[in-house]
Amino acid sequence: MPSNDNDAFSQFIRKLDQLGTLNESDRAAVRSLPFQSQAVPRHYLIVREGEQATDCCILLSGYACRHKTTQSGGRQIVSFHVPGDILDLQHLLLDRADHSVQSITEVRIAVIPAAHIKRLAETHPAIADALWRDSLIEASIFREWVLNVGRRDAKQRVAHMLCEFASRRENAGQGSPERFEFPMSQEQIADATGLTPVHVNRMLAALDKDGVIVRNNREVEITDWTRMQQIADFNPAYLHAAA
Amino acid sequence: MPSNDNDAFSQFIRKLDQLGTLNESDRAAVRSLPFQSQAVPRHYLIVREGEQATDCCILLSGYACRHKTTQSGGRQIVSFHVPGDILDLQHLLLDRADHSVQSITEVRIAVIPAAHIKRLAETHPAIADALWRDSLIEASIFREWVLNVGRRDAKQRVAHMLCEFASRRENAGQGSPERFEFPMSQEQIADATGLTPVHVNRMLAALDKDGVIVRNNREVEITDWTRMQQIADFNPAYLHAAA
DNA sequence: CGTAGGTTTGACTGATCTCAAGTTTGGTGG
DNA sequence: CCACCAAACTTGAGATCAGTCAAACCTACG
Repeated sequence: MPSNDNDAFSQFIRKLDQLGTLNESDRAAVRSLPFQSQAVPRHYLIVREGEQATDCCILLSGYACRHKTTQSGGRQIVSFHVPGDILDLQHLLLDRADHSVQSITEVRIAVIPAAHIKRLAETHPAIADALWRDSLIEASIFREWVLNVGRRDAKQRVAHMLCEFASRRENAGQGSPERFEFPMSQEQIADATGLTPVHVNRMLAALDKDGVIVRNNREVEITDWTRMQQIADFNPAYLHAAA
Repeated sequence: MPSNDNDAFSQFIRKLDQLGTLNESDRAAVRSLPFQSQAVPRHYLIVREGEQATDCCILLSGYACRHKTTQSGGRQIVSFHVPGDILDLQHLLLDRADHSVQSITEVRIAVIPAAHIKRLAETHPAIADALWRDSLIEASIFREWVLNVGRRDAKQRVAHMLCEFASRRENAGQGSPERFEFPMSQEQIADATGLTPVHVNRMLAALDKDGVIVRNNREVEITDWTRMQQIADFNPAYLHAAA
């Protein structure tokens, strides 16, 4: 496997380090995990809802999301993911995937048998702690999404999503939250916010007109981060990021 | 403390037993946890958003919920809880509460210092597993709520909520899912589904007219469980309940 | 260039909200 | 046992935010 995969794997260690206090032996144990690196094209279904899954994936590069669908075909994205994120930690302890995981962009993932991560957690309490903490933070983000979709109006929802994306990107060391390539189509934003693509388009235009963002194809610049957070009702406390 | 608290505590052990495989020593360790039993009136705030929390609460009897609010005062209930549930496992590993916990009915809780539960988990891997599994199931429920609020129409949302309540009640050994006392006011249902109380009222009336439920004050009878599940688009897989 | 996927815009529709007025229920005190 | 009160529930009419449908316009890419 190419050396830059190991570099990328260090993204994961970086994240664990943010989540708890690892010592050198912990880090070494993570580094020695057997894994298979895999390149995945955009829009590819990595995990299918209902499947029995025995692997865990770590996102090395690119962006991914998880989604669920209603009987009538409505699609709801329930979270998006940045490099370093574990895409399906839940397969450590739950049998069947209750949702699908899909790449947004081209993506590089490390596939690790769940059993290995489980053993790692059993032998390294600090890692177990970090992983558990990660599950709890994820849950907190889901709660915020319930609030976002349930009680904010369309403009706020879209703005909130942009704020979260900008923040999490930054926390993952992917650069400034004020100017970045936004990888999702307006249809995907719609699926994440419980809106229609047409209305998302209008809300983006409204934010643009408000002077808080400037769009250039898929590049977004947040020109007034303070006002943007106000409009979005965004308070990053729920991300429980290291200070 | 009255003896029925210990009985009620066994509700929690029952739940852990459903979540994993405990041996007698595990159970004994749980039973010997120091805890303070507390009676709480209805509508009481047990945990306040933003607070630093060092205790975990277990719900012994009655119903509770968690909620978040927007800047503009919109309130969103993000989950409800049945006896045996741990109300704030997250305080084991996260500093500040990102949401509030409130009793719905009169409630009896066991308050346990988080540190004790943490130590219990460290010394009893089976319990750590069960607790972690519980966190993951909670996260799955949040994902379903995002879908519910984001992509289902008003009637489906209300129906789905009733189905989940009925199922979780039953899983917690609180009796038949086909006829039960429903503890939430229509305003609380509204806050859980992202609707207004007025519209919840109309949707309940519609479900009644459809012949799938019969209401009698706060008592609900689901007269056609199969059709109710269809209307609600309810598939209990996401609850990851023991078969 | 031609095509496909994505974005933008306009006109119309409709589900849900808002406001406001009753009605029922349950608890409390006389 | 009844009268009263607050809280919760119900119903109606009108307003509005977001959805639908449909067409036109970009942009990247083969």
